[in-house]
Amino acid sequence: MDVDTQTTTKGKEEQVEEKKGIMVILVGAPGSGKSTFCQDVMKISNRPWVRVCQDTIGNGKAGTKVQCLASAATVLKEGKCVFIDRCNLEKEQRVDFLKLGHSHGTVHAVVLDLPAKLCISRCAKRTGHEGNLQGGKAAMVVNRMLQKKELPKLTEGFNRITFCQNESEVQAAVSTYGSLSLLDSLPSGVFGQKNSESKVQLGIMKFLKKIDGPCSVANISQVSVGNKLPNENKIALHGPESGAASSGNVGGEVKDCEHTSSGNVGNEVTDCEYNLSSNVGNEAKSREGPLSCNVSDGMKDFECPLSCNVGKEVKDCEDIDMVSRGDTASSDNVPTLAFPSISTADFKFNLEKASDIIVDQVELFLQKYHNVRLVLVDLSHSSKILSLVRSKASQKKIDTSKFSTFVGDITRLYSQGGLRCNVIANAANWRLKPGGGGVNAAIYSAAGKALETATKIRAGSLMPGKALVVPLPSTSPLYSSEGITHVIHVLGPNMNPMRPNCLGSDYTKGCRVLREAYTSLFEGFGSVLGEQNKLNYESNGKQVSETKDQSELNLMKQFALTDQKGKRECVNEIEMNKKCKGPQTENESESTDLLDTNEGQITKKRIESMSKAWGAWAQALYNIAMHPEKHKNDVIDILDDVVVLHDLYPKAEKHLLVVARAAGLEQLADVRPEHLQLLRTMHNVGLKWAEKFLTENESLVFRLGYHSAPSMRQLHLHVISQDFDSNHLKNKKHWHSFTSPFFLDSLDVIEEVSKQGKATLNNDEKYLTKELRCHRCRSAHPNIPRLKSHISNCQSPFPAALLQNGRLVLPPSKQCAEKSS
DNA sequence: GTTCTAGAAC
DNA sequence: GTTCTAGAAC
Repeated sequence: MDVDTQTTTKGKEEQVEEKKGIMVILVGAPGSGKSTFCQDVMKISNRPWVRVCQDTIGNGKAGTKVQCLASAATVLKEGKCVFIDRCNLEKEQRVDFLKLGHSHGTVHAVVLDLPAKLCISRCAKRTGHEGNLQGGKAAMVVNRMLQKKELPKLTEGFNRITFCQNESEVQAAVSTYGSLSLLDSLPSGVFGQKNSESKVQLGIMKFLKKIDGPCSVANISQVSVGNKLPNENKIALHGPESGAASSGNVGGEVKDCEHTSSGNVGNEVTDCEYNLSSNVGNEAKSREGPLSCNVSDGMKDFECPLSCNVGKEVKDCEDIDMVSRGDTASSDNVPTLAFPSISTADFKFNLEKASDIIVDQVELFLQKYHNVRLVLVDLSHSSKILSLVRSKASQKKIDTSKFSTFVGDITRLYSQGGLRCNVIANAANWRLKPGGGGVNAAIYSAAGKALETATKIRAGSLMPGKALVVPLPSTSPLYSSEGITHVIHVLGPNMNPMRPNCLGSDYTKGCRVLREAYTSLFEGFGSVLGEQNKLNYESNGKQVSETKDQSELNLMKQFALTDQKGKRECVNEIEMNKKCKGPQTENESESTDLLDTNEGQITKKRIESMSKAWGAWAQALYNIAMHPEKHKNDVIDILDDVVVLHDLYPKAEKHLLVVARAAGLEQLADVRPEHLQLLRTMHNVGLKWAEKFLTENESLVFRLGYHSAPSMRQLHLHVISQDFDSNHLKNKKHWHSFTSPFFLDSLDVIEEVSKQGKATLNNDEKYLTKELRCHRCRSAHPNIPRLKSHISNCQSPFPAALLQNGRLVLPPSKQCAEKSS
């Protein structure tokens, strides 16, 4: 099966690899041209290539990742080269193929990183495509998939990565692979990645940092050789052939390196960064007008590209991407809230005052959040409020890529105006009912019954100044055709005597309430940003195999998850919400069937599941905390605010739980400054017990802390000895949940809550799946038994970070010794 | 959270 | 063949 074991006639540099088969993993959104790429190469190549396509692998129908792996393995064993034709946009989706590829030869990535618009347009035109992603849903799915895109890096194990960002680059790559004869090989390294990539990455990273996205911490541990990763790296440092197995020992931590090397690409790459229209070839539509608009300070001229006309000229101005104005990330990927002016229509709020408030609140919000977009929408070109706001925003020099105005129908922003928004605000009435007129009627009408039902289960009414976030069920047309994931109802003050609850001319109160309304609205948007990101990881972490359709299903699944987590999305609780927060009975049953998108059933589940779908097994602590007197055999101490008990499955010689008794405080994510005293009490109680144990056994060392994402309902503090000598510690997750950043030290949590208002959670799955390392000496071990064997003897001092800020509780006799060692 | 178990890894 | 992991079910 070894095909290319002979020395080739190529230069020395190129003899580095390709001794066996090549696996080329295509990376790209639906419509990026993966299948075409494979077919084009296969047409002209002398080399035996086989395309493994997940969309057709199941007897012509969509199959599974496992099937693809099996098929690819067969191909490679036969000494042929293989294309993996599936989206592979996320690192996790690539990892198994990398492993397989390396066991038979070398692995390349060809990244078809074409503009989202082009991919969507191709998908939309498809009929009967293998991936069945044609028509209207294409835009939504492609955009969502691209939001999760993680460009491949050499550190994942690729020997060679080729980035193609336009058609000519794709053709060059076709030619490169197509002309590869049986004995040829290709040099290792990263090719075609423009310098702009680093800019884009920076922008994205800045955004992700804000909401804890897939930044590269996980990659750090995988870079296991060499402390320097020079930009000019040409040789694959990281593949298994170089001995960089992920479980290898790492001497020092190596910072993740963005491979910006552009390498030799063979084809010429014109620098066309930030100019999407130059890349789309035939697909590009006329973009005259908005793109060339000047953004000047004058009110009249301040027609930013977003405020393009809709209607007749829609086609010409769709997709006026903000990248054209120098944004660091594609606007396709920027979370966007579109909102109408609140209270200025029916409620007759003074426009001058309202515009001041809008601009102030927008400015405040944008100081807190980066890489987000706010768009004020009105139907009319002659809208006074839009022009006032534009003018004032301009005076304040608010970045027009982050805040702009838009003339159009808020329910058709994407389909008519080409403006992608994932969240829209509704100027609701206090009963949260459809009807009336204006924006409220339009949104309820466009969103269908689904919005009404979804709203009803969250709240029955809304106070002026408040907002209510409602995840939009996937059954809603606004979701499927416009890509709207959430509607935020907001109610402003009424200054119209013809309407209920008129404030008359009390603009002191009116302004206060209107400010509150925008604050609530933007906070609601902020909560959606955080929640969506969290859900992404939850969904990603469990992906095993997926077809393109399954990807879409996953998006729906995220929705269902969002729905279930409705509680934390309600910015201001009212009526039903209060019910949601109430304690559950001990017998209640909860469903975790997230894929059932039947509206009626979701409604029922939402009510049942409240904030999170805690399984029946996860209720034990909650039940004990609510009724400790009924569990006297389990608890070892009952105080006013906490109960103390031994962990039923201790992961160390001593392992206690200090459980909060407050109803509704389910986990650390719920903790806010008002809980600070409780946190201190929990810490002090835990500390007291640790010290008690230390007097009995001086060899112990304790750590007190919380799990970022606990499995058991009800806030609880772990007090755990650091020997981890327990038969109940059985798997990787057990280990990492106490030794990785997933475990948050109690004192750190207290400090964060007091300074930032809440704790920063490290609840990414990546913390629980990393390689196994000793918590003292940091040595790596292949499996749990070997790790446990090691830690039973390891006497190394604890890492310095643990010795600071009281994170470790040591017997008095050891305190100085540990710190000095 | 655990238990059970198929199948991967050794 | 045995050990170990990881996913499903509870």
